[in-house]
Amino acid sequence: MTQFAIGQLASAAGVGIDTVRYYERSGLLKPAKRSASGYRKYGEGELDRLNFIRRAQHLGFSLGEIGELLAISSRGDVKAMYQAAKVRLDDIDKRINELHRMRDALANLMSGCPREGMDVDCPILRALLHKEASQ
Amino acid sequence: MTQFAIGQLASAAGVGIDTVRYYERSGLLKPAKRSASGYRKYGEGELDRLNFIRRAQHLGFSLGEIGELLAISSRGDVKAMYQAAKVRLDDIDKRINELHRMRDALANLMSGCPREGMDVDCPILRALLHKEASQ
DNA sequence: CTTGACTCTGGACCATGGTCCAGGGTGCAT
DNA sequence: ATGCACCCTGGACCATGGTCCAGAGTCAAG
Repeated sequence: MTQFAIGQLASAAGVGIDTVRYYERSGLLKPAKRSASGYRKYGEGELDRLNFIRRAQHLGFSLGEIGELLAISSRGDVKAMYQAAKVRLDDIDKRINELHRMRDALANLMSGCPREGMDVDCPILRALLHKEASQ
Repeated sequence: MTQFAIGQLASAAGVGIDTVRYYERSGLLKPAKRSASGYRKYGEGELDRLNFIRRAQHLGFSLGEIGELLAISSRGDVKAMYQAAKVRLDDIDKRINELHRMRDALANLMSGCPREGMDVDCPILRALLHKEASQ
């Protein structure tokens, strides 16, 4: 049975030592076993858990949500898993839509901008300065 | 010449009183004139400035960037304005792309999920638990 | 003249996801 | 036995954009 010190675990998972301790503080990792001198000792299970966390982050889940995902996963609750993914997906869609709104508004203003010359000819400035141009 | 107290200015601009004071602290609004008793006094200029800030936020600019936009605007520097907009647009595009990556990965996993039954059949769980399924 | 609404200040606090620090103890190799 | 890398703790700090608080002063209406 392989045992890791915190630094080995952290570098195996590609995170910082402080991050591992932070996850423990936050309840994402349960308090580690300790050596006689108080050093944290980890096994493969904790590495798996850290990798789970990294992958879930990559899919856009917050650490809070990831805590729930870990519980869901340990129950093998497929339905709850799907629903959590749906919640995340819907939120991502909302954020994409909001960013698209900004993108389009900005691109639209930029397309009419002479890029030099007088400010009255710059739609970006006009939009920021006057209500009628901002919609 | 119309004069506002801070509460009137704030509600005219649709922001909180604390927000106005926060903007002053942050340098977005210059320190207001004061009445004999120390109350802040505002005019139309400050309302315009708050509206400028709100509109720029709506286009995705951070308060830090908005500070620069205000300076650019006061110089009527159309070229700098365009470039600031370009920086913002590129960043928005990056964020949209990242969110799309998440969205597609998540939607892809969800499409193969039975939504009930055993965990080995749920691609979401498999992706989080195992490297080979996470790409 | 009192009451209620408004304003002032400095500072703490919120969420998010860490990151860093000081001051000390431990483990191992030379 | 000494040096160096590693680990421990509690707490402060980062950015972002505010929000809230206590304790005090001010303004206007009745």
